[in-house]
Amino acid sequence: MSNQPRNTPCELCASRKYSLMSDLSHAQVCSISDHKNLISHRKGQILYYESTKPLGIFCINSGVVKVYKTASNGKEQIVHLGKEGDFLGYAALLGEENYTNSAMIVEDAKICFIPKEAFLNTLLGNTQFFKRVTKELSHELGVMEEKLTDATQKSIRERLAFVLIHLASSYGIEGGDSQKIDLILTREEIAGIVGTATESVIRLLSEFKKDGLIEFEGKKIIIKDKRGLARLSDFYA
Amino acid sequence: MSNQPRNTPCELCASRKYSLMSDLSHAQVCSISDHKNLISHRKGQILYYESTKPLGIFCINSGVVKVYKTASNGKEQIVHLGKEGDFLGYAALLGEENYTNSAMIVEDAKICFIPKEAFLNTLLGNTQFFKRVTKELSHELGVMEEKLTDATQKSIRERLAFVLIHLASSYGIEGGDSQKIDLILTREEIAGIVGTATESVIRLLSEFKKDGLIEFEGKKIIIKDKRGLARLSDFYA
DNA sequence: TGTATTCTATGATAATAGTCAGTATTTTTT
DNA sequence: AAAAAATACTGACTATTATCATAGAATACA
Repeated sequence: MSNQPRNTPCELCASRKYSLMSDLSHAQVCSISDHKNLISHRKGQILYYESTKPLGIFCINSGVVKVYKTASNGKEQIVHLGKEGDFLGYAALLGEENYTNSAMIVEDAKICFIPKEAFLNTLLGNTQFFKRVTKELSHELGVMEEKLTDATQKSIRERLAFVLIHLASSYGIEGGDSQKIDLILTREEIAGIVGTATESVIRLLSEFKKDGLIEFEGKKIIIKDKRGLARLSDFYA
Repeated sequence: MSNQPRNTPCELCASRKYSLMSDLSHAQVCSISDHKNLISHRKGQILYYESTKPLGIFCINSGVVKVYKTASNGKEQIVHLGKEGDFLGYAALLGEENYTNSAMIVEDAKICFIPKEAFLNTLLGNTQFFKRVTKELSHELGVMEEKLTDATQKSIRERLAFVLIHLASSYGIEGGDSQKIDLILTREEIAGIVGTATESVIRLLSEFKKDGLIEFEGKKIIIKDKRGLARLSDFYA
């Protein structure tokens, strides 16, 4: 909206090139841009709640968002960590159902809200964009099936090692032979990603540290031996 | 193909009304129908293998198909049981990647193969159909996230009870106060759905039987106490 | 029809991971 | 700066579930 000076238009947004919107024509980007609304969010704020009605989608300009389900025992299962360029909430919109998960800011974020109509109109008016979104959706389904298989067939140790490697590949900053995961997560949140109890994560992380696989730097984790973790994370590999 | 007398055209196919194709116009159904190919499959036959290239999609006319991933320990995680009217393999096609899972016939089946081009052309030529497919994909993603959450946060007993209830709702035939699951699965396959060891399923099923929740009739399972199972399957409910 | 193979079942044991309780440490709030 | 709250950690214990071994039953097959 032109009367909001802090609201960078999508066509100038640096994170667009990483996003589903990278395929859109200039006119289409502008059409979305004219309807979107940028909001800043602090850590802990909720973007949307499970079982509520989606009114649009969210596009992450900066920051990190956890997408999670709350199990019947009260624990959180984190199904996705969204970062710069990621779209959130489009599955509920396209599935024409209420949100099946919730989203909370993990690291201070700038997030654009694109109203349902603007998004759907652009989608239906641009087959290429529609295909791109559907491609992403299909890919996510495959990823989720993989996670399910890992959850039922691998040990917590293997899964934690795997999660660390993945966090490093998404949020890692190189430092010689080691890699720092540049994202602060509580032990409880890591447990939510792995799908285990907080205490198990704490114990395993200190085991990994004792074995020289990782180190701690403040609240951040440094991967010291990626190969060692990779070996731990799978039966072969 | 008109020279194959046994190949019922889609426009006359009884399972179409349950399928994603229920929205298509007559012309579009015929366009798909003209390119499809009906094949009979016996139990145990493979429809496609994980990591191979999809050449089209499968539409189940009759029978049951298990869609599964093979974990690194060799065990199967069944991610979906497909039945009459279900489309299989479209996620890989739309995700433009190789199959991320495999599909095997569980109960003798008649399955139509629709070549990639015919499917994609119809999809891109009919926004309504495209939307319908995307809706299904989005829904499946939500279902998979739910399964992941259950896998990490619920006990095997709870999950097995839940699986039995779901099998009953998909394959159940009513019989007074009880419901027969009209589908033969081995204990190993049930374990593959639940995500556990075969022995655990065997033990729990006989526990359920001892507790009057289920009974066996040949290789089929009869739900005697659905409420009891439902109570077992969740912390509340 | 006999044989091989697969499937179901059961017991014993071990490993894994969860829960509970209590304490230390860090962070946030007032 | 003190108090409160949240987070991290540790130990003890328990429950759950996997694994291994073995045997019987059912099914396929040749």
